[in-house]
Amino acid sequence: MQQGAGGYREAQSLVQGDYGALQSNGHPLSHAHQWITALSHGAANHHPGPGAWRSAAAAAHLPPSMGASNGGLLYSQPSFTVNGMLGAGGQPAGLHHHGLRDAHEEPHHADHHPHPHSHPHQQPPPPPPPQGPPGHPGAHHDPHSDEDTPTSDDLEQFAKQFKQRRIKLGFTQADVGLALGTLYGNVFSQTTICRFEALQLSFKNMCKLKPLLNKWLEEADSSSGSPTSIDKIAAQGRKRKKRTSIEVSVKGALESHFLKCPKPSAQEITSLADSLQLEKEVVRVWFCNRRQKEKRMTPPGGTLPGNVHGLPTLSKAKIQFGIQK
DNA sequence: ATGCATGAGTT
DNA sequence: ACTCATGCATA
Repeated sequence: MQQGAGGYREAQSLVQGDYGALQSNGHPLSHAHQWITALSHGAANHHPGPGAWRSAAAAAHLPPSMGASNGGLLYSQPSFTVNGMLGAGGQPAGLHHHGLRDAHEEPHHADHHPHPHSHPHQQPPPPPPPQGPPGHPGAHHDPHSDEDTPTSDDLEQFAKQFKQRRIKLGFTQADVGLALGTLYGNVFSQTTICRFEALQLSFKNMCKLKPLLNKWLEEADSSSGSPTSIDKIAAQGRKRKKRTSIEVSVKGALESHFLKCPKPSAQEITSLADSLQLEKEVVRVWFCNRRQKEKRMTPPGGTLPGNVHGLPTLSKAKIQFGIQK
């Protein structure tokens, strides 16, 4: 952890059925990969949503640009978090500062985009605005209204302010995620809220979440005494593969390959997996995740102390983004 | 806070 | 088979 020692502690105890069919040691060498794959046929999947789910509202009419990837879950987790306290709650304000990674540019796409702008965004080419009605004048804009596509600076600013207020109000990231669910029908995890605050989501994703979080924020401090309803989703059994931890050395190897070729072919993956003693699937997923990481707004705040890279530190969170096909 | 994983939607 | 949004599990 780069900032580990910090004081974050959001009681994320879990009471879950044990999936533990796999060996619990952290050895990537002897996987007994048997994450139950069979169980999602018909019946198993219909969520008997006890009412917690009414993703209708928000999901019904989504922004044209993106489909509601998941209006509701198909599998309910067998676990549920019991956080709720805030003793050490929320993370104390300024304990983190993600540094930035150097300005690495896209290894691929020798040629780049035409736009001369100083805007290094990743927005999709033509109709980026999430809700851009075809052919609207464009002579509008409310500085605060979020019907407009925010700039990365806006997002950065909002995220920061959001976090600060959230903490001040005494909510944990998990609380917010839950509240969003009971309020608007879309529940989010602590992870997502965390990533939002840290700008570790794609630009597009950030834009989508901002309005929601903004609403919550308004509600939150206006009605500072609302009973946060808690709902639990009935557990159902959906097994998840045990997280395989890849050894550092192996990671290094993967990293190297990634630099050479971010998109290895199926066959390359196979041989690579073979030479690294990893399951092919694991390697494939690793690359997917690695690529995704590359597309985030803010690179992980790694190396803080001794900027190991000889590159000049960029201003803030405005980097990269080439085009994506 | 972040690494590996899942799944819907695309290509 | 990939991308994207998301999250469990874990450091």
